Amino acid sequence: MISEDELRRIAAWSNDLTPEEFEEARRGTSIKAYGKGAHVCHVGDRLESWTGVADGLLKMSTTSRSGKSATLAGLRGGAWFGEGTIIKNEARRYDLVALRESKVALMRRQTFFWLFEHSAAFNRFLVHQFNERLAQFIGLAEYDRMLGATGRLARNLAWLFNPILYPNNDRTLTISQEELGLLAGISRQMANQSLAKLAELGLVEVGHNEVTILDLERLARYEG
DNA sequence: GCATTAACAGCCG
DNA sequence: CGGCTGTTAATGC
Repeated sequence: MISEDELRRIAAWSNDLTPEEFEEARRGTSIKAYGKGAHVCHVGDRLESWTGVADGLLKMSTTSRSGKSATLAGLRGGAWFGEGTIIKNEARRYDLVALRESKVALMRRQTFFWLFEHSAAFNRFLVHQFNERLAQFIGLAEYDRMLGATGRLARNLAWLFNPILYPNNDRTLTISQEELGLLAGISRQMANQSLAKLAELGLVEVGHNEVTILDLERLARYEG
């Protein structure tokens, strides 16, 4: 069972719940740690839990039959996912890999459905989240073909600052250039050059092991 | 050509 | 020291 403070910290949606609903969510959620490179789940897994990122950085990706891996979303602390799989009682359609030491919150299926049945606030959150992810995945359909390395990096970086998925207003993220490369599907060296280009355009500010977003709109639309 | 790997020096925590 | 960064050289598609 997760502590009240911890749940509030890692789940923005929990603050809209009634006290009774919050207690139920808290009782049905626990924390699990994953090392760098560890798979949180594979394609085809039957996941019994709804999942949130408490600390760290995960990559949600699919692998095509030809063996190419494409990132569907980078997930940092505060992200929640897997509701589609839970609701439809399907197998997972994507892989989930920890890009660094990470802590993951697992909500029991039964608890998820209880909230789904009882909480208007929880349903509002789910609808907004579905909407955002849909928009994100539609963007993905155009993106792989059209964009070069810098464009892919810009998109993946912008995803990590989606204001609906990450309601806190933090503009700075602790992330290495290697991790950004893993997310965008490019080498560390290319990530380095791409970041420099984005910084030159005034879209981001690059620090040691961190990136600050200066213009999220233009970053999300960057096509270079 | 463009991107990737390998390699290395410099820098920071 | 250990991890991250910036750059160059060699290699591959």
